[in-house]
Amino acid sequence: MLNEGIWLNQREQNAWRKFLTLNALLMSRLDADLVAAHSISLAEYEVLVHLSEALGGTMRMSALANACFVSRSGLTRRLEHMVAAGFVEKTTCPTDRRGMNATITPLGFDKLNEAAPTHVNGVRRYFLSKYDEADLDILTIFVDRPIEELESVAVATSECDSARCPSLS
Amino acid sequence: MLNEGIWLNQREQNAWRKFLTLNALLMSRLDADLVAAHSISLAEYEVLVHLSEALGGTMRMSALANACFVSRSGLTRRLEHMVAAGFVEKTTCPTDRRGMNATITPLGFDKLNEAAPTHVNGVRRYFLSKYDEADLDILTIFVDRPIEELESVAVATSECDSARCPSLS
DNA sequence: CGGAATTATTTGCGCACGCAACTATGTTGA
DNA sequence: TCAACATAGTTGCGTGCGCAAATAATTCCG
Repeated sequence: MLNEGIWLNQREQNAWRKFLTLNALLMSRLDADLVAAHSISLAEYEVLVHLSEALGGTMRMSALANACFVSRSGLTRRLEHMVAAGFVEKTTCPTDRRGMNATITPLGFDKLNEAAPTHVNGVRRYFLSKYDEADLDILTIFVDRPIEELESVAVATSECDSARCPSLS
Repeated sequence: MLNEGIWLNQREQNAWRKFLTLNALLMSRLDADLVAAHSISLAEYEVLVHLSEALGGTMRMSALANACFVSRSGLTRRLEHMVAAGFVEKTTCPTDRRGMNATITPLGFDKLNEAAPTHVNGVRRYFLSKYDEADLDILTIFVDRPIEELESVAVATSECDSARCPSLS
C-alpha cells in the first residue's frame, strides 16, 4: 500500500488505532490478572517462561534481556526481585567469567506452573478465542510480516544510522 | 515444557508470541523515531493528536487520560512537560470548577504538523505497508474482535473490585 | 607477552507511571 | 438546608526501566 498523504487515511487510521487499543487493553489486563491472582507481573512471568524453555533452565543475561524485549540494565533490576523471591538463581558463567547465567529454580517452576493457567486462560479468553484455526493462521501470517524489517532496522540503527541521530530537532 | 493442558499449543503460542514481538518492536521503534527527529515521545505525540481532533482543541483531563490509556495522575505528569513547552494549555472548566480543560496551542499544532510525517511514515513503513487494502480490512476486523470484551471487562472490574483495577476505564 | 579494543553486566541517575491519599468542588436526599 | 457522598484532578511515594558511565573479563594483534 503506497500512500503518500501527510496523515493516515480513514482505513489506515482505523486499523492502526484498533491495533493500539487492543495492545493497550490486552497487556494491562493480562498483567493485572497475574498480579491479582499470583502477585507476579507479566514481565516476571515472561522471564520464567523463557528460562523454563531454555536448556537447563538457564540463559545468559543478554539473551534473556533480548527475549524479554528489555534493556540489559532493566533485566538486571527485574531479576533482583525474582532472585530475592527464590524464583531465579544467578551464577557466573564458567566459560566466560564476565557473563552471568540466570537459572530458574524449582520454586520458580512451581510459581510458573501455578500462574500459567491464569495467564493462558487470559490469553485464550481475551485474544485467541476470537479466532478459529483458519483465522488464527491468517492472523499469525499478518502479524509476522512486519517483524523481519523491524528486527533488521533495530540492528542497523544500533550500529549507526544518521537518519536517527538526534541532531535534526 | 510439559503439561499439555495448561499451556498454549504450538499454533496458539506462535500467534501469541508474534503478536507480542510485533507490539514490542513497533512501539519502541515509533517512539525512538519521534524522539530522535523531533524530541517528542510517542506518548506526547498522542496527546497532541487527540487534542487536535477534539472540538476547540480541548478535552477534559479524564477524557484525555482515557483516550491515551494512561491513568489520571499519569496524564497530569505527562502534560506538565507539554504545558511548560507551550504545546498545551490548561484552564479550569467554566461549568465545573473541579475540572480542567487541556487545550492544544498554536505551537502544539505546529509541533504536531512537524512531527506527523515522521510518525505517519513510520506507521506506514513498519506496519501498514505490509498489507494491501483487502488484507488491511481483514486485519482491522481481526484486531477489533477482542476489544469489546476487553473494554467491558475493564469496566466491570473497576466497579466491582478496585484492587484488581489499573484504571483503564 | 601486553596494551588497546571489545564484550558482559552492573550501577548512577533520571524519567514516566500507577496507586492511594488528599483537596476542592459538585450532587443528593432526609 | 446541610451532611454525606460522589467526582475531578493533583500530589506523595514507590517501582520499573533506559541511557550512559563504570567495572570486569576476554580477545586481538603488534
